[in-house]
Amino acid sequence: MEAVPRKTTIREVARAASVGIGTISRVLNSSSQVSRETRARVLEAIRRLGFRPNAQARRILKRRTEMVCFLLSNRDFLHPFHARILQGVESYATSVKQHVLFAALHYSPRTPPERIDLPPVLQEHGLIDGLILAGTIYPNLLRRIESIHMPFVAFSNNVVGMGEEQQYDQVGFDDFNGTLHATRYLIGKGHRKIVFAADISYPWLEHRFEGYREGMREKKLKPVLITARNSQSFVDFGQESAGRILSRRSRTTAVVAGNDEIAYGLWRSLQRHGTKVPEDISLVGFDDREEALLMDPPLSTVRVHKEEIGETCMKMLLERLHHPRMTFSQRILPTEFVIRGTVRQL
Amino acid sequence: MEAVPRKTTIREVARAASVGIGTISRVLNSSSQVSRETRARVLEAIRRLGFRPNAQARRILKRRTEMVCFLLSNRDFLHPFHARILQGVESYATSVKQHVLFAALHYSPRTPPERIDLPPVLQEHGLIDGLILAGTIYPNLLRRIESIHMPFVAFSNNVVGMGEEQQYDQVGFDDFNGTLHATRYLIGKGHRKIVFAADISYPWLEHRFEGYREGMREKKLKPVLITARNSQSFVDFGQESAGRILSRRSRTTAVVAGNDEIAYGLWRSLQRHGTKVPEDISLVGFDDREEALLMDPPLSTVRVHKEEIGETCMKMLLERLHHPRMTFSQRILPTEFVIRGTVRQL
DNA sequence: TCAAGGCTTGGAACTGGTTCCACACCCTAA
DNA sequence: TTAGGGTGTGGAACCAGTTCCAAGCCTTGA
Repeated sequence: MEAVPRKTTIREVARAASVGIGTISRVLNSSSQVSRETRARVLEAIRRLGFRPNAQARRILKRRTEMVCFLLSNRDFLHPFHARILQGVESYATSVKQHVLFAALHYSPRTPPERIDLPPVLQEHGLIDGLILAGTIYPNLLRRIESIHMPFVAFSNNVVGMGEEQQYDQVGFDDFNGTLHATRYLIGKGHRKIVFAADISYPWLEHRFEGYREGMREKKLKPVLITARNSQSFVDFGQESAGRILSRRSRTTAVVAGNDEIAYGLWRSLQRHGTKVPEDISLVGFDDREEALLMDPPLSTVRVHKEEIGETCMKMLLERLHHPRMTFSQRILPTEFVIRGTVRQL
Repeated sequence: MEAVPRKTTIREVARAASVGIGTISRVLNSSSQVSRETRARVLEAIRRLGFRPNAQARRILKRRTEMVCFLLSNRDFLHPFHARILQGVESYATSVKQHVLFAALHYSPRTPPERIDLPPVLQEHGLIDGLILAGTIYPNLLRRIESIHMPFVAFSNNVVGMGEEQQYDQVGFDDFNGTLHATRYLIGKGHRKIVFAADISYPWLEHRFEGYREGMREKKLKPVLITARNSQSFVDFGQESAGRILSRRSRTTAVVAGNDEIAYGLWRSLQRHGTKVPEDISLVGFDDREEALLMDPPLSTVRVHKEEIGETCMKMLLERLHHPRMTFSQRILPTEFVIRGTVRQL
């Protein structure tokens, strides 16, 4: 590869401004005081020569790269949900002069930690200061990251199968209170026969179920969980559960779907059965994905502030970098129930 | 910020293996020959000390950072379409040991080039080798990038208002042949009254319209363009155009939508009018977005290979970096018509 | 036996910044 | 007049690699 042409260096600027190299460095870092005239002379020389300091050289001495990596694991594609988290990370990072590297990783939950093949970014030394983990996170990946001593923050509603003791920083949103509020809202609208549709073997869907259950318990109502077998996708799951809901003996008046995709599948399948939303049955989702607005009427759902999650991840990572010995913490961001058109007053 | 603890250096490894520092470097770069025994001894020392070379130091001398930036411009959020391009870039980049920085930029087409405020990644020297531009690209941004002498490749179906002379590398997909094939397919299925729905003030939608027009001309059929005023979004546009299509005197049997979002809006609105797809009217889209599969029946559409676009961008950028004086080129990737359920044989 | 040439190897010099020590200068107080 | 402190400045040393030249060793051929 042809090398990039040599650029102006600090020494050439020093010569041009008739000062020492140290002075140039001081001007660049606007640190310790430099006399007004000297500073002006240096700045003029910098401008004239079109000098821009070499970022790499600075990093060696500073032992800080001002770069972090956003690592997306076990996702076939960059889902809009995670894409927005990435954007939140990027936008906050830029505002504090940090750069964001994007990397993806596929691994099995059963691979022993030391055998997980990390992307090149994490294999080099001194390329990044820290890491933001998103996607599906299994304990073996956490172990692996710990083994290379890379500071990290996990976006963790998707951390699967971790015990109590928290050995890392995490950011998440409030699954439990999200469905709790949604359920209270439905009850407030006069609904009593409310079911919850999701496969709760996913831990985050289980948390949502717990929120729903709590909401029902508060009013002494009976919680009902609807599940479907063999569904290919969440949309599929929703479609299958529609039949189960319609065939129940006592008529269901509202459904809390585990997420917006399930809600979408449910809606489409109900429509095909001639059951109207919200006239015949009310429906709420979770996540506030783009699809929620594509539905007709638009879906009432629990909004998750994705950009804010990204921003919070980045903030926590910077705190960790500033204070390596700080105790680990977990930040749970609140959700918001957005009222649109799929819930009817009974 | 606390500095990262000092790591093992090449000199310590040299001491441990009782060789010179040059030898360590040679082993690391597996370049010029080192005797089998020496190499083994060095590798053993590296393993024992857990040495990983500092990426930054290497980059100063190499004058290459092995990093590129994926710059998304003027998008409120990282749309699944661009997210997949990013993934294509990342996955190819990783396979050739390059890293990808993600950055976003918002600017107005009317800002003079020199006033465009580039993200920090582009302001530093020696941080990245090159740039992949995606999003909406206006000439002023191209001028601005040229002014900092940063090699770049543009993903260019979205380049707005550029003249003939091509002063940069670009990758795009074949809008024209995409709709041409879709139109031929419809005609092959016996359709004659086919309309095209889109706002062709967008250059890429105009290209698609041209492809449709060519397909109609081949069979001496009359092309008809359907547009809607004041639509907020493409989905909206589709919804509004449904009415216009249904109120035409001669009955339309098929619609080529400018993109999948228009097709989605169209489908939903037709459904509400009691018009069934494909029984009453056939429909094809363009882009093959996720929504296409959410429709019922799933949408027949023109697939754009998004990951491949990303991969091609990365490949072209690397070629440009290897051969800075190479003449600029444009690569147009073919599209593919995917047959699903929204077209009926007449 | 000795020169020539190839293969290894050591390490000085270098990259382009930052850091820090020494020193010059000026002002003030003893 | 001199000691003492603060400010401003130059540049050597440094960071952690790469590059390259010189030199040592071995083999081969005359």
